[in-house]
Amino acid sequence: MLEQLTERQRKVYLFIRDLIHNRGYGPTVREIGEEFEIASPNGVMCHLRALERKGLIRRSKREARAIELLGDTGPESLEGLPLAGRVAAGVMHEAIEQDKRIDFTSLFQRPGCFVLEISGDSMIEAQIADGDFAVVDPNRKAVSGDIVVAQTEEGNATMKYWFPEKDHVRLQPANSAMEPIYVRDVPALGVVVGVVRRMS
Amino acid sequence: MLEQLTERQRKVYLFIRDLIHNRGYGPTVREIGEEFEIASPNGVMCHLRALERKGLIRRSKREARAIELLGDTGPESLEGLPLAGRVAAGVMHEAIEQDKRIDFTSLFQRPGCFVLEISGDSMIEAQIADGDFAVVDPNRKAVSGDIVVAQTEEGNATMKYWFPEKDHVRLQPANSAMEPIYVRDVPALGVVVGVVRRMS
DNA sequence: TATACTTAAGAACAGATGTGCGTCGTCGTG
DNA sequence: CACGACGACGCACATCTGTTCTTAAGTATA
Repeated sequence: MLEQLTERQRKVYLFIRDLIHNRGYGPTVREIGEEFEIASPNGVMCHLRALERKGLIRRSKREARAIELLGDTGPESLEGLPLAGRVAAGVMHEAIEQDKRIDFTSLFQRPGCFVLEISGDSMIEAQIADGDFAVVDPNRKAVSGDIVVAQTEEGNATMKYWFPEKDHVRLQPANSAMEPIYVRDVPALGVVVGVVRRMS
Repeated sequence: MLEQLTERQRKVYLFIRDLIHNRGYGPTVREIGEEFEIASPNGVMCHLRALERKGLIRRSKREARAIELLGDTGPESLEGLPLAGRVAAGVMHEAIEQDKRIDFTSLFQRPGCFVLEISGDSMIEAQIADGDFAVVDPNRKAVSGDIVVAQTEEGNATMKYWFPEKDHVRLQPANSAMEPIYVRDVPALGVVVGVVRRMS
């Protein structure tokens, strides 16, 4: 996107984008000129025309600051948390560094996904505890062994392991003190694709 | 934030915000007037003054479209996932609805926080499994019973329960097959404030 | 009933702003 | 060398835009 620009044009573009993102509104022609020490408004116009021609911005005629950024989804560089490495639950590995980042929201952002809060301990042996949040993907076909949210024949929903067998489905809790439920013709409401726990 | 506004002011504010987010630049005074059929620029000025006084926007004097939204981190209305209710790991509760949303990223966005990937099973009885991501807050003082990331005397880091005792600290694994470690004068590198698991 | 606030009209003004014209220098290409 | 691009100056103009002043109706509050 920026490759086809000259160095000068690139800097102008970045200046405009920075202002729009961080100040909330774009610069005027003369404001750009001031930043780059271009004394004539027309000198700036020249760059704006180039940026518009190359498809990076769109402008409305004769309107102040009417610069639209094209193909720009926003200041997303700050999203996420730094992923600092691996820690052994036995022994440590690397030191804390790396500049990878992980964004939990986009990690689970598939269309249709929703979140359920877990209540109860029936999935405790699958490391899903009371109070956890489960991310459920309803558009995903359950395969044997998945953890799903399913509806029982009484109309209740429940979270269980999903084991299709002969002519029914075994909904197996991850708790050896509990018994499985057997259902027929009950599609899974969704497959659990993530678990989030907040402690504090 | 919007409660203290009159109906009219709220609509004006939403119009401005919508333009900034979706068009990329805000409206002029007369543009707002046109939208709301206010013939006089001063009718609009009145609303802008109210919005500024109530702390929703900031304006630069005598500059076109120079409207800054305050307390607005961007078009975040789409962020997060719908929080659809509670599901009993035994029995279900409510139906799937509600329009609350939960944003995992901002849930853990405290300054300094970072993420570690768990390796090993020493915290398995605390429902923290191999491959999970742990969110660690280094700016938080550990209290007895917290799960922390700490450094052993060999210089390794490890995730354990934190139990201060007499003249040392007991780092207790959540795995009955493992033995605690005892350390002295070792501050916790951080307290585990969240766990995120991705399954799929 | 008096007071304050919100909303708005209308007119007028100063300054900000986009735009177009002509000119100029530099650089790389053919 | 000529040519076209990029980058920029200076000037002028029309209009856009924010602002202020005065007036006033409607509504809520005390």
